[in-house]
Amino acid sequence: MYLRQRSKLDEATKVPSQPLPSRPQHSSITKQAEHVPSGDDEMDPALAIEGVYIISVAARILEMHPQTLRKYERLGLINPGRTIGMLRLYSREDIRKVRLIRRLSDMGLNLAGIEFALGTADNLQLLNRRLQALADNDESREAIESEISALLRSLGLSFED
Amino acid sequence: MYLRQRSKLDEATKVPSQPLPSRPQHSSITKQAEHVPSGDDEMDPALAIEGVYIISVAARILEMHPQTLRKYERLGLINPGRTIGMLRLYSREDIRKVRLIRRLSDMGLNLAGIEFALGTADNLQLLNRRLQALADNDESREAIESEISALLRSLGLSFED
DNA sequence: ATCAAGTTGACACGACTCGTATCAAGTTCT
DNA sequence: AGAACTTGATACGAGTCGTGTCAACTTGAT
Repeated sequence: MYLRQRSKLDEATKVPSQPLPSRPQHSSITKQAEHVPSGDDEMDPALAIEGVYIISVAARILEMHPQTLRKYERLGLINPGRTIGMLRLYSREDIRKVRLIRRLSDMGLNLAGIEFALGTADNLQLLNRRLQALADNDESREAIESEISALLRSLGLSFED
Repeated sequence: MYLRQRSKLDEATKVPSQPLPSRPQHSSITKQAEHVPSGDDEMDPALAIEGVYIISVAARILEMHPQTLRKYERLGLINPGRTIGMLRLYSREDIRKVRLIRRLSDMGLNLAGIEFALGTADNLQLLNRRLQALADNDESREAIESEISALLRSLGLSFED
């Protein structure tokens, strides 16, 4: 359970170069349903409303260790909400972000590099929005815009799945 | 000598950048050995003419271990030229790039992350050039342009010292 | 109120990374 | 010739990161 050993990078492999063949995404999207608890999973339905999951559920969905998620939060990589009882609540956005983090991790980046990359993605997206805001709807604008999009995509950094 | 311990990451880096696309080749530098230090010069400093240095000299300039430089090359982070005798020749460009690498390393990025960031810097610079090429000299263009520059600067990713 | 399930933070372990050091053996420059 | 370089292999200490476990607390149902 929870085993997720980082593939070795070894100084011979051309690591972070190519997007690399994304490994088989755990297709078993555990009841992604917005309504988590059902059947034998009936524990605390109150905490799983509206696509928001407590850490144990999020960990199961992501197939990651809960401690790993807590560590990511402590390092500031993610920032899930809380219940009145201080229980972490992972939104779908949070889940997506963790998947992004994992992808970068699989590329060999350490957490410092991931924080770096995440910030870059944010900035690029902001730049893209700023460009759209200009609304000079020339073809030139579109050219740059698609350039940025391609850049984001090539990096596997877009938040969209 | 040569001591250079990595500072810890912890939540310290608040910088963003972006990755490299399909082409991970450390293309930028690759200064071919345009001038081989075939001995018509002084003795030892013969190899240091015109801002081109052999590894031992480069290592001394950078205050880094020669093995570290070789490792960086093996990983594809740098690509110094060679003499006809296969001796590495570090141009000023190379020196600058190594300094960049060290800066990123000091931020806590591992080598995979550094390769990632380097590729991002290249891409952003390319994007910037593309933008200039449009020559729509509106203020809008300049706005974006300075935006990108700021982005590069905020990342400490620009090659300029 | 009691109890099980789940949470919290803190600490520790194993595998991996990275800069450095050293070795042997071959090549190049002066 | 000899100094200085090249290569590749191996090793070590310190740091990183995912994971496992701990005691203490909260939550929800009995």
